[in-house]
Amino acid sequence: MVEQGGGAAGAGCMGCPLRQRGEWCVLNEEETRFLSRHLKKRRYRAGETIFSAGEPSHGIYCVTSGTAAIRKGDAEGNTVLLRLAYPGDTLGYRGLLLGENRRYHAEALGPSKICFVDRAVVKLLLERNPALGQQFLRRIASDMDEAHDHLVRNATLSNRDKFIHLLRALLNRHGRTATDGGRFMELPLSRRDLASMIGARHETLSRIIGRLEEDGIARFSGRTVYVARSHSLLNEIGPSTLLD
Amino acid sequence: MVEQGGGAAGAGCMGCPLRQRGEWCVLNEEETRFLSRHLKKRRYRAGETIFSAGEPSHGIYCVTSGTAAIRKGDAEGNTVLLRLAYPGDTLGYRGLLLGENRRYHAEALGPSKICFVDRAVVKLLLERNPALGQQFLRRIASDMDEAHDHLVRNATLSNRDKFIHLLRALLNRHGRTATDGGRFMELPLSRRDLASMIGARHETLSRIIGRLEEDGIARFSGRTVYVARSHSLLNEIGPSTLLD
DNA sequence: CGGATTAATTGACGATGGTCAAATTTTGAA
DNA sequence: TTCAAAATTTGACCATCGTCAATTAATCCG
Repeated sequence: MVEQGGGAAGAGCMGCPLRQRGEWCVLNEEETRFLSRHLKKRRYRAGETIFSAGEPSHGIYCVTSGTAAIRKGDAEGNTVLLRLAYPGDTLGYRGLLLGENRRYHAEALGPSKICFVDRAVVKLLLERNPALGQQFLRRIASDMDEAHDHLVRNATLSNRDKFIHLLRALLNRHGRTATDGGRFMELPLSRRDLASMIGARHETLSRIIGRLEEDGIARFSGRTVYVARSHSLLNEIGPSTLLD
Repeated sequence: MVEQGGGAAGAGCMGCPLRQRGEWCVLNEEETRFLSRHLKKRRYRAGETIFSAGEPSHGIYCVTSGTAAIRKGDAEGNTVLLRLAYPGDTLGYRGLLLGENRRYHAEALGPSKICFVDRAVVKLLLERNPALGQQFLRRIASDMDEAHDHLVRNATLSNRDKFIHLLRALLNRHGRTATDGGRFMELPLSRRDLASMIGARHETLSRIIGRLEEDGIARFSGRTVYVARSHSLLNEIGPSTLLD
């Protein structure tokens, strides 16, 4: 299950399509080889846990393919899906930087490949290449922005509008253009998870979906969503960031 | 209005009570003197703007005394009070790190003293003392945690419970213990701002406050709040972080 | 001190959201 | 394929929230 080296089979990180993206893009060839030798790549099945709240942070994870979900729970046992992570995204830097235990739960949403980089390796690379630290700073800062945007929307919009926002963000990642010019996608999430992302109950989300269909804005069938181009009036909410 | 050197008059940062707190605590004597020579300390009156969304980020701000409010607006013109900043807190590192324009609006809530550190000075200190970078990382990471906790609560709790949480957080900062063992405080915020922090209209907040009084949980009079010790049953919500 | 402006409260009422329960569909494992 | 478990949808009903409008404080300047 665990193999050494990331990216394309046998080529290690050198051939990894993500070498150009994410924070690692600042590494030179030698550093990349070093990373390549020391990371552990692993496949996850749908629903499999990557790490859980409460456990110590031994390193960071880097999504190579697939989609991961970051969940966070509160004292009362409620659980919220905070965000999704896609290829090129880095997970778990928070616990690593602060030397704290994990506060989130991360799991693969579908079959995924995710690389693990041990704390010691990260530390070494950070010392060797200060630009990497910069990259992480930028990443965290932009994650902050995302979280704050999310906060503002949650405080401001109705559940319906929050869901439309979410749909738009998901369409950006998972959508395809249909032959008739409309857009469709396979939702990567259950209704429950979608509901938790907008802070509503799943029953409420069901009704919101019903209303969207009545209004001719979108059609839902299981996890398939279709949005007519003319009704890409998801623009009724305004511009969006990639994912929120 | 602008004077050189921070902290106690004439002593610069060396005598600043914040030298032990915040990210600057890792600076040695020489570095602190350098910082002291190059920062600009300024007084702000109540309501005065520290920086606004859209303007370029020339440096960071460090609250020496008083309270600052961080606001963020969305496309529709709604405004949300994201958080409060207290002595020892650093403002504006995001824009500085990302080299982007400010995305927030920061203003003094009451008479405050706030130091400004130019981007170049920060850069120099960061190069000279890598531990400072670590400090910033920790700060950002913990701000992230705060934002995420906030997100979970907003998605999970009723407005009433969100407000109780907010009250608790504010009591931690602004509360005093009364002679009878209860706690009271002077709210630093208007009802409108309080409402925006929990994502509700001010009319709704008025009614929540009314209900809290009916239930004997707290008494409000203008900006003064009193919470009987026996009713510090604000514990009905569970533990809290300092401010959220 | 007084008048004007802004903030806060209150009422009425419709819209939205949550809860409980039941029916239906989907999914997963044998 | 078939059955059981889990997810989703729907209905009924009530609580909460937002909106509009009208009052009633507070506050700010001059």
